[in-house]
Amino acid sequence: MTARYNGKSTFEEWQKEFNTEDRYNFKAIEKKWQDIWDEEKSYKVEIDHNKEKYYTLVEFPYPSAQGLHVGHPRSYTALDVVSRKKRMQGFNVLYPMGFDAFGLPAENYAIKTGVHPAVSTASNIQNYIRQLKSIGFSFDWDRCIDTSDPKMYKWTQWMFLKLFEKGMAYKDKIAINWCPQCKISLANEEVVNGGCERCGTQVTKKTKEQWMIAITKYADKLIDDLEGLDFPDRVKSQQINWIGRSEGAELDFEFGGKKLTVFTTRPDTTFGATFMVLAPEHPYVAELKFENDDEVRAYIKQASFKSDLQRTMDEEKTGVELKGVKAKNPYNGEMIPVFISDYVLTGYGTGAIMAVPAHDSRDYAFAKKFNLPIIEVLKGGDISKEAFEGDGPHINSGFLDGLGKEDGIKKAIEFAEKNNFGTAKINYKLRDWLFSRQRYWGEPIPMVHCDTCGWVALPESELPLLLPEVNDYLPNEEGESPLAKATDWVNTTCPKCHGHAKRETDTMPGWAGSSWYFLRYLDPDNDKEFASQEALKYWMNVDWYNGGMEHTTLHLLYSRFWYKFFHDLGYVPTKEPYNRRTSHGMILGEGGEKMSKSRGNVVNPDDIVGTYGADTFRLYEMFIGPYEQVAAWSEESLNGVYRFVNKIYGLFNKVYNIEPSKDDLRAMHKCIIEVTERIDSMRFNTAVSSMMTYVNYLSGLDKVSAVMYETLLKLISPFAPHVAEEMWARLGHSTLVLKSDWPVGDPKLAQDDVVTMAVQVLGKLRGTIDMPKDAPQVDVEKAALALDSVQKHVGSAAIKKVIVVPNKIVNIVI
RNA sequence: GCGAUUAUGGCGGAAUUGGUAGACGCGCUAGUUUCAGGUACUAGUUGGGGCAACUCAGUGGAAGUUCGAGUCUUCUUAAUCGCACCA
Repeated sequence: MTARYNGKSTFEEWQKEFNTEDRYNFKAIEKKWQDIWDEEKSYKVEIDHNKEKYYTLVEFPYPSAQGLHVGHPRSYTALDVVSRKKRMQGFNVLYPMGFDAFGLPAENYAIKTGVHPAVSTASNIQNYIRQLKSIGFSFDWDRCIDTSDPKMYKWTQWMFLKLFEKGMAYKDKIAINWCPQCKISLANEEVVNGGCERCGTQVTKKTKEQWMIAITKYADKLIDDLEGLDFPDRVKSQQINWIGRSEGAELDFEFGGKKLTVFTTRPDTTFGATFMVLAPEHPYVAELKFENDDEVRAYIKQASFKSDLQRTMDEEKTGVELKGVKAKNPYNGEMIPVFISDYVLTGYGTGAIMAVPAHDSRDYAFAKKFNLPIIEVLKGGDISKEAFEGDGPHINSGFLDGLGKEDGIKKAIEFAEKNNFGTAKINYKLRDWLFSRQRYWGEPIPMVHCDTCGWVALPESELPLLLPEVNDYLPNEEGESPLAKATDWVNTTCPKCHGHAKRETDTMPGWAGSSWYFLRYLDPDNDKEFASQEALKYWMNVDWYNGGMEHTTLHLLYSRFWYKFFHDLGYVPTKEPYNRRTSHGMILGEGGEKMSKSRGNVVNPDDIVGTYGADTFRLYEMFIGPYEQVAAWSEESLNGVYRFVNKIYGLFNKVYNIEPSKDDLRAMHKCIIEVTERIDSMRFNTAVSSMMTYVNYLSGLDKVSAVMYETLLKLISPFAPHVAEEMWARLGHSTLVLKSDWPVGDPKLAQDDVVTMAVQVLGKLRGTIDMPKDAPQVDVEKAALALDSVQKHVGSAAIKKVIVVPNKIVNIVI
């Protein structure tokens, strides 16, 4: 920290010594300041009750072998800017970083090469840290976490035990994708057009007992508590739609001597039900015999190859009638045919529907295809053309005739309840969370199965339950996780009865660690608790959480749920973890195509930092476009930002210890106000524009007042911290610019004395007038009418009205 | 299919949220510096017409509300993202 100031007492004196031929050497500058920040631990943060805290959080990355993508630094830079500004404004800022280290690619790499995932993950993490440091982010590296570290996953396992203890974790039979060739369970992502990604074999389903988490119990809270959170509307509505709360009724039909229950949001339309549809997997289909059994079984097999997504997307409806058995409509006693079709899913409702083709478009399409009757029971549409899903008076509906939709629903449910064949019911699209993976590289689930006691939780004292070593990472013939091969590890004693027991061999999904990682940052070395109550009380909530839109319905929802559960148990202080959520747009390749290895258009941050420097890279990431929208990478535009940084560097040679003029101050305060506002409202691209305008102004001056330049350095320091720090030091400061105060803009000094007002005739621009600010309306009107161009267009017409918007516009209506 | 988002010059985008459309940057054109390339600097740059003053058109498309619409309303088209075992 020496050699910053060469001992001269004034700028002028010192400047004479400064070599004006000096070129902007970002490599030396950036290395120098990164070393200083590292040595001084400039970003280390501790609980400090004398300061207001601010917790900024970005989604931690999965440490892939490819290293950082230029998409990552977009959000990291944005919140780095926010964090740095907040620090300068006096906040105690926590801005941490860690690694979501468990995951499929490391495991697949291990299957191929035999390299232990822990080994490849560790080297990937080192590479990420190197890259992140080279960009100059202000993370507190002392709080770096890694979800695959036993010190961390001990607490993930502990949390699972809490979920189990409270009945929130349970076992259920769920189908998985299974490749009969590779004998491995596949993620949806690994299924390409119904085939296995590795070998192309047709993927089948295999049913397994798996751990589920009862997130649906929190469905209502997850919807209701969104209110009041500072989340973008699109995030809120996506979560609400994902949870898909719908009010309706469950109704019992009679079918082959059994009670067939359906869920419907429109019980009022039951008189229009002309057939029923079961999901092919519906248990009754397997239990009953049909006249066309062969046809039915063949259809079920065919449907098993399709994913739910494919099934809902197929426009052409398919299905088979279950011949020989009909269903009885409880409202009118009519016997109607029953079909199976893959547009009905087992996962939602009861896996069976009553079809009202006149008033549901999917049922309509099905009825048209199979030539089934369509009975109109609500007036208002034209059912010869399409299904009518709106509201209107009921017809052909017995006791519901004449009622509208809402009253009809109420009456229909009343009737069903009175006659004991149905009840009001709220249904959710949200399904319980499938928490088991037949994989190696995840947190072991700390449960053992005992023949006498059933599923028994490990005692807390045995945590962390470490991942055992295995020889290969493939599942066994039965599709069990590779852990099943570690027989020494699997065979154990029951913690309850001390008899023989076997460990659970499934592991947790990647979502487990990421559901609570933001709490671990608060107290990363704690081995008694996942985080101390003191740390939780001081740091929570996260004030600003940024992450991708693609996480809205999974990670963001899971972690809100997880946090709420632990709030109900009293472990965390608030009911919601995140105060504010924002989402960055994706960065596409040059020309607007997605960056991918196969297209060869992936931009490596290392190359950009190496060629232009971290400051240019950071500024460009912010300048590339509106933060929440997608943006295409452009090396040409990057060049413009590089010029901008060079200009800032070059301006130093014009700095003198002089008083700023009134115009100078106006430009300066305008810039302060704009940059401050635009950082807060995430308009980083226009914040950079403001500074460019300011720099252009300064470049036009012969001499630049030191105050003007210092202010520029402060404003730019969150964006381009290295060059800001360097020039700040060259000005003679012996403290860091990052420890200086954020400037405060004075709106009065930023104001113009003279405003240019537009003059319109009938809404068309005909000229402008320069008026003193806040000139009286009469003066403005007079000046406007005096314009030749205005007179020309007004002519002899009578003036009806003159609209004056102060300091902005005059519109003459004739 | 369901849900969400976006659309403005040659390109990325801006517009004080209903008030001068095109800030800022890229690119391009001309000029200066340079042996030359690059850099740097100066001027210009939405399209049509005009020497010019000026004028007409213009924010994916169609209609509407308003003194005034990129912004509000209705309809429509196209593109992008997510859809539960990638994280």
